[in-house]
Amino acid sequence: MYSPTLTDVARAAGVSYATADRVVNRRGSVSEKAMRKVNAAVTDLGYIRNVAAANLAQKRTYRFVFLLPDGPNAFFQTILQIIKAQGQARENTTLDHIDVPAFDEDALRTHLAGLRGQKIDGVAVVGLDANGLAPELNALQGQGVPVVSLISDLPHDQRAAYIGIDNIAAGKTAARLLGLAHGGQPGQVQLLAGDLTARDHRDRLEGFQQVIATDFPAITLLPLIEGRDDSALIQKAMTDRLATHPNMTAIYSLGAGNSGLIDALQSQPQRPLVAVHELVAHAKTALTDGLFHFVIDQRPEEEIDAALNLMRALIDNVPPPPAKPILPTIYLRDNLPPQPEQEPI
Amino acid sequence: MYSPTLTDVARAAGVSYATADRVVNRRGSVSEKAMRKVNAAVTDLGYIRNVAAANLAQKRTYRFVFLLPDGPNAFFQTILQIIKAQGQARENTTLDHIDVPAFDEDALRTHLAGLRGQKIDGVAVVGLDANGLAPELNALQGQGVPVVSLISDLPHDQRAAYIGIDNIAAGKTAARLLGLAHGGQPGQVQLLAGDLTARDHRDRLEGFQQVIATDFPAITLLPLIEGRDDSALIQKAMTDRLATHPNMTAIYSLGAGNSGLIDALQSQPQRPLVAVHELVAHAKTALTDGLFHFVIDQRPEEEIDAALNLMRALIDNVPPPPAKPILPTIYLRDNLPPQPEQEPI
DNA sequence: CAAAAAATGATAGACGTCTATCATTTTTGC
DNA sequence: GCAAAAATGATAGACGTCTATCATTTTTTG
Repeated sequence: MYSPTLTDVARAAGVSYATADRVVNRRGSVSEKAMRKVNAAVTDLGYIRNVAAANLAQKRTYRFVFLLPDGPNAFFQTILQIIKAQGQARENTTLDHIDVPAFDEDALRTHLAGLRGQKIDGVAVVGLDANGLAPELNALQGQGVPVVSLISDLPHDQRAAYIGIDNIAAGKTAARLLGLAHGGQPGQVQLLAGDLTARDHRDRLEGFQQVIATDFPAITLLPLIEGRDDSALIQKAMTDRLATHPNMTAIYSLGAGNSGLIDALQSQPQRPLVAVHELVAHAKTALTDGLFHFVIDQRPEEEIDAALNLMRALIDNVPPPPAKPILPTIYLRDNLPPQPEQEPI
Repeated sequence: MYSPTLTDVARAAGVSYATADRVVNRRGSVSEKAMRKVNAAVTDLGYIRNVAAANLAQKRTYRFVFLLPDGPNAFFQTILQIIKAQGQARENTTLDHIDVPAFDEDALRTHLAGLRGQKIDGVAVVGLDANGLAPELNALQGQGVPVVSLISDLPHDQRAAYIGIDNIAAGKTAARLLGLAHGGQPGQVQLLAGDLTARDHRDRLEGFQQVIATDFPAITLLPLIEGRDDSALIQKAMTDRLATHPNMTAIYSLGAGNSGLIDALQSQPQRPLVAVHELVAHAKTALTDGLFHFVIDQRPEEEIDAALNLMRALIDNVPPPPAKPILPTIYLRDNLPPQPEQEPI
């Protein structure tokens, strides 16, 4: 029950408080011998730094920057809301965000360059599967600023961690849900992607195809539509496709822009099974109305939370919290979260 | 960015630090007028007590007690693990747990009585839908110990809050999953409950029946089996039922003891769709093996976490954290959490 | 071996809150 | 208006850590 303090550690190690402090806070000017003695005492007594006291003394503040794709994408609007809320809720923490043109490597690079030299404690960026960002990413991390990728990954060696769902698993999940819902009968599934240069979209597609091929051989896939996450485009393409393929049994939309899909479906007498991603407002409504059947969500609240905790651990140089994976979550019309309440007083 | 301290508040209110402290910590001996001035200053400046500093000064420790049903129930074993882990992880917090015979009102009452007068900061109890516990529950809460119900509710007026999923929603979710998986064809679903005196089981049953009746009229329900959450009993009953009803298309097990169900299914050539509750080890295996199709989980980690946060807020007399609802979560074989890693070093 | 460099010790003040004590002022009751 | 009671003020010490400074000791170097 009793927690040893750094004073206890110093006593046990036979050194002064100052030396113990120099060791645990890596301030240098310590002999190897002293270092060993202190570290031994630390593990011996099971010393754990009292973060509350430390923060109190330091009046430490953190500044984290999020680089998010701009545009009318409802999902990223949600992400932004969550970031703002977290910025309010967290002590000693300011969260900034920068809008970056979506799917645009050059723009992203420019914005990353702009962060160099600024007083920042961490960067979270919605990644692109591109290699041209490496210099900027390395520069940031070289100056001690951790970079994590959020929602869509960067190349593995260019970021400290990826915070997001396993999109292959998400695609598989969608496939199994739709597959099972065919009840053993054959079917034709329409896939609707945003942009296959985005890693997350590719992964979802891959997972989906795998499961269908393996476990639901009676189901065939109609030619993929790339809707660029653009509602208008999607509406048009899907309306056409629905007209030409009256036997379509299901739709899996693995990107954004689903309000276009809703519009296309609404005028339809015969409605296929529909699975989409992200529980944004219009998806929730469509689920309630029976227009969508499954929504696969990545729990953005948890992602932001995990990203912040991780960046803090990285900049504080403490062991990061156990990475509990963020799993794709399935919503039906029956297990929807109730309306978020007003600000509690 | 700057957070006002209590000293700032005192200055703004035109009183001494001591008086401001008396007001915010409700120590009494303060005139109405001073109280008003201080409270005004608090809202004016947006003062929020620095919890880190407060805890540091107090060396406050918390002791919370969990009353859990005993027995070999894998789900409650999981709960227990989580409680132990949280007890390790949380600073200044000891978590105790007491095994109570399952579904036994008298035993529960006795154990609650044993807690009276003990130095406890909160009690979390897996509830029973019984009224005989009221005196003990009220006695505890009368002496300032908050009581929350966990997983299965107590009567509303006998506890401060309920932490658990909406079991009606869980039942509906199961119904829709199985219903959709019939692909529009008729079917016969077998329901398997533990004990219908348990509130959570009744709720799930009700939700399930509702959705089937409303949205899947082609599906009929076979007579309910009450398995008392006992694997052996369940294996026997289900083996019989499977033999007598070869046309069974699906099974919904809304209680525990599913290893018995697994045994019954294993010897079966033709396998119905299966939905069960709680992602315990054997359920996970059965899912991977294709024996189960859907597992509905209540995220026990989040529940324990929420229960602890809430009890702390209650005993500290601070506004409780916004109650983000705990939703039934659906697992397929494709979105299973990876093995929990070993203790990070 | 002396001078320079490196390592160590001692310690004070700060962070914001809580607890406690004691002196002083204001209000109440008769 | 006087005593008792209530309210208020002032302040010191503690919680565990960080930061900083300065004196002292030990080690290295030429």
